Amino acid sequence: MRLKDLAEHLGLSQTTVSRALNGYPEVNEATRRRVAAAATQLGYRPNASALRLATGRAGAVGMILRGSSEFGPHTSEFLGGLGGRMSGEEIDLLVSTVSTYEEEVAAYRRLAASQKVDAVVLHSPSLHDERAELLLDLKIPFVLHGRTNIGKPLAWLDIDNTGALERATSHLLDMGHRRIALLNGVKGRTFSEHREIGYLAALSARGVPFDSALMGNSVFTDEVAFRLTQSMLELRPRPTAFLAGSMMTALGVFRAIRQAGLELGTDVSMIAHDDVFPYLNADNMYPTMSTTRSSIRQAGVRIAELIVQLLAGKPAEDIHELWPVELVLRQSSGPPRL
Amino acid sequence: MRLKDLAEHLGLSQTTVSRALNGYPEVNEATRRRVAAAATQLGYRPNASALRLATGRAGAVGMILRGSSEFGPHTSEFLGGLGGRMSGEEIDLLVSTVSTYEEEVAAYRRLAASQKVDAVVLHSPSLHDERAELLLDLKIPFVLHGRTNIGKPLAWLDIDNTGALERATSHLLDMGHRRIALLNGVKGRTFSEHREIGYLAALSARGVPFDSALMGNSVFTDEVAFRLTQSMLELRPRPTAFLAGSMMTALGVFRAIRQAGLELGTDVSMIAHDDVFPYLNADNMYPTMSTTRSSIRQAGVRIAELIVQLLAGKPAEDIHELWPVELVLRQSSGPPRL
DNA sequence: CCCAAATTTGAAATCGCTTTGAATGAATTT
DNA sequence: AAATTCATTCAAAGCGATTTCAAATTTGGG
Repeated sequence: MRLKDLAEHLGLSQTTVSRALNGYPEVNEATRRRVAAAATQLGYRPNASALRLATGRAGAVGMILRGSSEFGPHTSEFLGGLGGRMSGEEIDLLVSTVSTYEEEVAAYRRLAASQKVDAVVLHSPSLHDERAELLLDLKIPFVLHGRTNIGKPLAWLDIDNTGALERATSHLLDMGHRRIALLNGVKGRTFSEHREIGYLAALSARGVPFDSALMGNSVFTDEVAFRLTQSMLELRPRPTAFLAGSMMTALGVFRAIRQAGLELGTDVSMIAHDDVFPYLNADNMYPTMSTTRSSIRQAGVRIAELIVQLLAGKPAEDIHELWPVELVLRQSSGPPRL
Repeated sequence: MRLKDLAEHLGLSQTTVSRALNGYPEVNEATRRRVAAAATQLGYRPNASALRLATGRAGAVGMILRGSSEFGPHTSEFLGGLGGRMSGEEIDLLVSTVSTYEEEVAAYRRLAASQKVDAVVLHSPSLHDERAELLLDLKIPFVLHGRTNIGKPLAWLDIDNTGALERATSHLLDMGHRRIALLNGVKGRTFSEHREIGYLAALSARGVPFDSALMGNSVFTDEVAFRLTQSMLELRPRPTAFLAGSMMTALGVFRAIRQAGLELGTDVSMIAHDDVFPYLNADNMYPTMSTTRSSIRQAGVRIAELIVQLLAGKPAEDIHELWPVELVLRQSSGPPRL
């Protein structure tokens, strides 16, 4: 069913039908209704490629994911929020996976040259992210999930990682903890660096010296966290509290604590960062988990909205959002055992 | 940079340039090289929409995900495999999220009518899946991840869930377990039913009666598994072994076992189904986890290949793959404590 | 050296839509 | 009643590729 067929069926020109369907004012209200009725009845939908070619809009936003390592639960939650909101705008989500940085660059160039997308979502940036520069060069609109400093204005949405870690660390210090371990994300990522800043700021505000043996940088997996925690628990004096970078990390830390014959919440404390996974609820853990919380899905939803604004012409330098992070105290954190 | 520009730059017609780039035989080898060189140098890439309109091929496959509930770790692993392989074929992945069945149906109709995709991947089918019938009606090619019985031939790839559960259950029975709990997926899904069949077959082969209190149907999340296991552990006589539907489930079961003061691998056994998540390795758990294993990522990769075959004209009825599932015994399963 | 065949190139049609600019007819002014 | 406006409608020109069909150029055989 093409526009032409629909037009012939109605005894109208393609022009009129097209206008009727797209809500142009210069079409008679009666014909508009007639057209709309026929369209739904016959199940007419414009051919996407033709529409895109004619309008110049791709009707899609792209997101490039780096290989298996990054396609974890965080990404899927984020994508869920982004895609859900996007579909309300009739915008598709084009997902590509790459395994190397070179491939990623090539993928962006391809997207730009073939005009497959109107915008992209850039995520997991480093402090000085070259991909952001590339996208500016390629003149392809984008919203960054996170922050980077490349000296040029760009649209971003981030959570206050520094503030979150500062509050969490301060809270533990206030309860008397002095040996606080930080299981942070991989080195170089902005969010990891920001968290480290918050952690260090809290320590130095109380005059507690930093011990590099208490800091680990790694991906957020159960497994790595388990091993890191295991070795940290062998230190003497042993850490009395852990700051876990994600709920996956928290699971690993938890296992290591149990394996060491210790009890979470009394022998050892933990505050984990919770991205709010529907299938891993801090409230339903045992003991319930103290967290710094910020829904990554909501971030996806909001970024979809920001993209719409960006495409509508809002200047990138006016699109900045820094979300506060809640500190939710539950059973897994308490004063250190003396 | 349009084809026209490139052609003018080279002093050739669009026709020749197009042919040169697309490997048609009737173009001089020297010009072909000249065109290719200019194209890479100037970074020319055909406009995706124009190309699609002209060829009638969408260059994309779609996948529709049901809301947050389904956008879990399984999906992201699968997508990683699918997308990775697909990008090698210059095929994009269009991901949509919906929250209700009605929305899903509407989404498929939209995809079909607007011709946004050349094929779709259907997943998590029920025993008699109406979506499969819809897709056949809409004449939109698809490969099913899983199986369904609608009396018509269709392309599918599935793992041998029945065989996996039969072997796992039999193994536990052979070691002397008589009270074996099954934490299965949601009722109605083909894979859940197949697993149940395998479980029941093993029981009845040994003349062990089925106890419905030992079977739970739910989504595969840590949390739900925790609660189900908790209540099952209160039964008397208590189950001595658990069959967990996924690694997420296994984490919940594990927590409940520990909380009950029991030890996994000695007091209680467990065999979990492992979809091979890179961030949750059965070998690195403590104790290491016995599993029925099949990589969901590999399934994604393979389905990408099957789609390519399907689009190349291979009949759907010739595209069937049933993958065996490995039983990997580790520390979490052993004879029951007497 | 000529003519037919093979090789190589190009002009124009096509894909299905949007949008410009013109045309039609009715309604309103003068 | 003629002149203007206004409200509707339509024919045709894009959008940027592929592809059909025809033309121009080489090549090869006699």
